[in-house]
Amino acid sequence: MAAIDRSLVRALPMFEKLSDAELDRMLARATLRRVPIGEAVFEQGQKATQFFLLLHGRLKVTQVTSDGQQIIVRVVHPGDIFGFAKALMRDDYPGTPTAAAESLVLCWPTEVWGLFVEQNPHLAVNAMQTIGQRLQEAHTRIREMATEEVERRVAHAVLRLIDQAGRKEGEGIRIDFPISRQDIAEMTGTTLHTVSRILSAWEAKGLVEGGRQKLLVRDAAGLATLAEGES
Amino acid sequence: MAAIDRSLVRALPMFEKLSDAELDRMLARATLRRVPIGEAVFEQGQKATQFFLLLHGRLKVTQVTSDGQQIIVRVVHPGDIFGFAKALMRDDYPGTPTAAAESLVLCWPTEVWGLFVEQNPHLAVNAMQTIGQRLQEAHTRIREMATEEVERRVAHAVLRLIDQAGRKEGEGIRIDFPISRQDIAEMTGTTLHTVSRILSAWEAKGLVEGGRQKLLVRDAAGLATLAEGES
DNA sequence: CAGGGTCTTTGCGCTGGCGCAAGCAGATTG
DNA sequence: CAATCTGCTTGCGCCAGCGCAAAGACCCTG
Repeated sequence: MAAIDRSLVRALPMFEKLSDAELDRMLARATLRRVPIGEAVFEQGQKATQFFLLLHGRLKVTQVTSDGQQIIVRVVHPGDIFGFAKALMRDDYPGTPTAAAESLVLCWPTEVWGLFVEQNPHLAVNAMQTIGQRLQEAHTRIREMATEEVERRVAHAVLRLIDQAGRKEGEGIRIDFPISRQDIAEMTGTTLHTVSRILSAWEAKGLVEGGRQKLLVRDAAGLATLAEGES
Repeated sequence: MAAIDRSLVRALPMFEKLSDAELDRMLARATLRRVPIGEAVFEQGQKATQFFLLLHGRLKVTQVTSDGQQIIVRVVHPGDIFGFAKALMRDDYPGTPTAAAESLVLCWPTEVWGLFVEQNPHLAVNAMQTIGQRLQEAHTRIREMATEEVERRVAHAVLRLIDQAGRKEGEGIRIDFPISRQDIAEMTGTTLHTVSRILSAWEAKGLVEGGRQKLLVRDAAGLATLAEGES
């Protein structure tokens, strides 16, 4: 794929230790794919034939329960690798990553993983750290869901979002991709109704500013206070 | 440590590919530690100086929130490695593993991890799979907490326990270590009162048989039905 | 075997947040 | 500029599960 932007890849911590030659060898095996909004990179349950790196855009990873309920497991940000189920000894994908914004994805066949890791131990170590961090996040979320009430959970979720995907805008921080009340509900284990009510209350207090699939945080510190429970 | 039982270690999938010489070299760096009931192997927040392998017994890993609430993150079973925070780029331990039953633990200094991995790539791959599985479990648990009501969550937790630590006993399966209602509550994000009520109801239906820090599942299939929501 | 500690059970009242339902507001399309 | 579609807001009633409280039941110790 001639069109792959090397500088984008080069900037990632995951690849910074690779030589130019090694990088080229990796990119030679990759394909580039554009994912329009609403489209899935792959589907939950599908056989894992590739693993991926998000170059640009934003993906929501969802899981569906047997009875049709949906939750958002995590958000994939540019620079994250995802869908490397094979490395974890699964042969199907555990979730569905859907583009929340127009996205650009680098794809490798799963067989390449072994080669990569052999040729460059950094990659394995790095991947392990990545998974380790995700595990941490997951445990944090479990703890929140077990001990905190809805408003605090939503506060935490929003803070995490502006941390991972915030862009300064005027007198606040904007979440830099389209996100609905429904999405936030699926991230915090509640309903869109409750999220809507909470955001309305926050707006009245001047903490945030809402909008259709938009959210601007005006007072991050205030939100943080709320999240820590000193309401 | 002359007392280390090689056959115990040898049986673990984690080490089965190692040669006797390699195994000996690893064991030479290890120390053995007995952990009585109620004692912690290390404390949450402590600097990570060692990583561990549980040879025998059972550990509950807990996390405490800033406001003093406690949850059980997972249960460590014989053969599991734990406390390898350093490998995940943390320098403190994220939780506290406490002995639920008299336990036997193999301890290595963190510096050894790098050596192990270099000398034997299997170990790294294996460790990654382990973390991958834990991540999966964590996501499953998040999904359950977000979408299921308490009774089903408790059912799932109990099924997981008899799967990981079940021992046949007469006409049922016993959870093979002391576990209180409080523990189950901390695993499912509810209160010991609610757990007690649920177990009482199940006992009335003949699904389980309770007792002080004891639980015997009489009808696993029935529980599974309940867990899947076809109540 | 008496006494105290720990774990468990159960009743009761309260409430956070869910479910339903109706109406509203921005975007998008012909 | 209708018409429509999708996402957001809000009111209302209800109930699962929590918190409190008090009373067993089991276990260990002296």
